[in-house]
Amino acid sequence: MTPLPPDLFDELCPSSLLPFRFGDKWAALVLRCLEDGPRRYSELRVPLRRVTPKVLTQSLRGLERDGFVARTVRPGPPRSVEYALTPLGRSLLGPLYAACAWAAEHWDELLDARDPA
Amino acid sequence: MTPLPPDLFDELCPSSLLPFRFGDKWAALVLRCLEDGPRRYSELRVPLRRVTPKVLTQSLRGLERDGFVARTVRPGPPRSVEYALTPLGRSLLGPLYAACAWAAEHWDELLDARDPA
DNA sequence: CCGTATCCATTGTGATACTG
DNA sequence: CAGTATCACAATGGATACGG
Repeated sequence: MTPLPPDLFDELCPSSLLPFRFGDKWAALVLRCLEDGPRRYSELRVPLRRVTPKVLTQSLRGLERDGFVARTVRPGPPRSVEYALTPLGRSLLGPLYAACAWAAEHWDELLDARDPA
Repeated sequence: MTPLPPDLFDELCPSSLLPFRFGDKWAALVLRCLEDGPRRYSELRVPLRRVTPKVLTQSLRGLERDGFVARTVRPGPPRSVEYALTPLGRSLLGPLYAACAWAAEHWDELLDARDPA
């Protein structure tokens, strides 16, 4: 049983640990929507219909700022805006899938833990 | 380029996607503190010295409720309380490490994206 | 079509101080 | 030793409505 390092915080700040924790509830879902290629704003709203435009935009801006997603405006009219994964964003899909696989595998246990019905 | 499913939300709700997103900033760090064996409350406060007792307790209660961590009181005096990973909690370490590895590998890109100095 | 503006409820974070 | 009590503050998350 190895002793804990004296200051794990300096070694691993919380934000460094979790790029998954974009501070954003929808970010991961948006990434998965983009995995097969670029999508337009309105295309994203369909599968994510529970999210309001404001919140979707918030998510997209965050992902753009962090370099996971690229935004391209194609002038119109009618104009369209495409969102696509950057290489960085695509590289995150691996760990993200690992997380999803884990969740799927342990879904029952998670439910039981929260609500031992 | 496959079309998006009509309702990705029904298929993958946000909370299902991210067990990482405990809704808690310190949870992942706590799990890592426990990876080598049970720890007492005061032992956890050392490496995580930036977190106040209230917040650490909050984190631990959340992890306990979700079945990641088990709390054991050993009566005293002086009494001690040990926190340990459950099998479920331990199983989460795999994906968690994958995320950490990804973050380490792409750390420079992340910094550049946020602050293109 | 692709968002923005407002407003509000809720939750997360934290400092500080105190207790069985 | 292992927490709790209080208070305060910031940041989401979301509903609704409007704009270029």
